[in-house]
Amino acid sequence: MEKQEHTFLSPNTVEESARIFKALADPTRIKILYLLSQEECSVGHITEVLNMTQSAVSHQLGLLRNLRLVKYRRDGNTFYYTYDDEHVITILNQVISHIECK
Amino acid sequence: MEKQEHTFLSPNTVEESARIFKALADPTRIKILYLLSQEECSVGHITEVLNMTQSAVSHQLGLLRNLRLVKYRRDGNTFYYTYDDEHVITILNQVISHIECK
DNA sequence: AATGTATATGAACATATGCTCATATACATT
DNA sequence: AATGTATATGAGCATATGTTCATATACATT
Repeated sequence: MEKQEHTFLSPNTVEESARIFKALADPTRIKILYLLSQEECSVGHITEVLNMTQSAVSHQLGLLRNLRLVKYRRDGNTFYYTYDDEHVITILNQVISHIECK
Repeated sequence: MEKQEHTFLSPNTVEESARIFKALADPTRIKILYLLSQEECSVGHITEVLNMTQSAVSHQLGLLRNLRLVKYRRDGNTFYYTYDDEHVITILNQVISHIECK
């Protein structure tokens, strides 16, 4: 039996992929990103909609910010978040569609 | 400012999405699934290619099996694994392409 | 039957993760 | 300046995760 040729992933590609999937591998972050995929949201609004503590939401937003998946603008005391990675939103929506179409 | 209408995700959709993303949120599993996306592989082959212990690989395969992302056939003492969720492979490849095209 | 081979599995352990609680920060209002 | 408001941040904690080590399992070979 002949050995087939393979493509190998570079370590960097593997790590980067894992980082993206890790970002999406949590119910809270999925809900946040799904909300932001529909409209700009303040932290307070997200907190209300998800029915979570302000701190928990803010920590997750910080994480998404570090990964450059979201960005924000400030208006007085209010911080408005939007998504910042179109491709990740696309992937999220694809997975959601896949599940809902079952 | 008028409130916009939103779509909400059902708890089940959120949980299912998180489960899929969690499955992909680990370098070892990404490498295994990428290998399997190219060809059927025995456990021993995966172990060699990834340069990991047999046990570590087997544990991860068990996890992927539980999630119905891979299946296997037996031939004597050798277990040959293949992927079992086309859609998850598609998602994986999309993320990989996205990263490599940067 | 005894030994060898390939893989699975359970326990243990170190690290990562996601939350809470308390507090800091920065701007707004009085 | 003092107080209020919205958000960020650090410490601590419980749980989840990924690996190793030892061993079990199931089939093959002698």
